[in-house]
Amino acid sequence: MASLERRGKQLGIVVDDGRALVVQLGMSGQLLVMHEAPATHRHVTWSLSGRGAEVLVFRDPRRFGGIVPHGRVQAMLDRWERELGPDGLDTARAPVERLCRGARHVKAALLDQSLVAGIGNIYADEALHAAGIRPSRRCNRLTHDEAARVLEEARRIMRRSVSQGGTSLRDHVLPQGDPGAARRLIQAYGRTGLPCHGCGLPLKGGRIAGRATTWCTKCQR
DNA sequence: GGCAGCCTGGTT
DNA sequence: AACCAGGCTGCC
Repeated sequence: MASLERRGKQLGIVVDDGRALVVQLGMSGQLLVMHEAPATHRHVTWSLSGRGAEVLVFRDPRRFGGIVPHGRVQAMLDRWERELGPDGLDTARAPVERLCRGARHVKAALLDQSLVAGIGNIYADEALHAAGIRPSRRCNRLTHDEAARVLEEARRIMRRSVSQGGTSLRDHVLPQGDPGAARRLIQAYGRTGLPCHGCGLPLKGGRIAGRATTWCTKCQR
């Protein structure tokens, strides 16, 4: 194995001969490095040279994930450039202007990987809550400052969460099999009916952009 | 845009 | 037994 590439939720494993594998974890996928491969939902097992008897395993109970081979790294990178927006962790390239365009709900735009890559349902709710913006707000009703703020909050929250090992609710685990610790940072996602940490009022739940959504009707406008 | 569908497993 | 879930694609 030569190197790893990543853009948003796409992970590229580049091997020495220049070919690449794109791993998409989907909703339940796991990449594990272990001495003994897990017994269930094991889809691919690679043996790792120079790491004793350890193996790299792609495990995916729900099978929403997948692996796409590319003959050359550049083909993978070209495709990412075509289909994905700038990575959500990238400050310099935050697509503020683009987020202000169109009549769709801002939450739908945040989940659109071709606009900004890497934001999923949890971080969309968290970023909108932190930025004080209702998920149902139309993009073309956002001020430039609001669009910048929500992208900045998404970046900050994801960065912090990743540094804690990620937001493990059910299936996400780190390569050694341990859950990430960022679940305790959650302010909004999945807290429908529980008090808002900003104002104390119960958070509202609903469906926006086809996804379970939680927000505060007072703190988020 | 929304929404069904892909799959399995956990919860109500 | 029915419903729900962290993602994404493709169809209306």
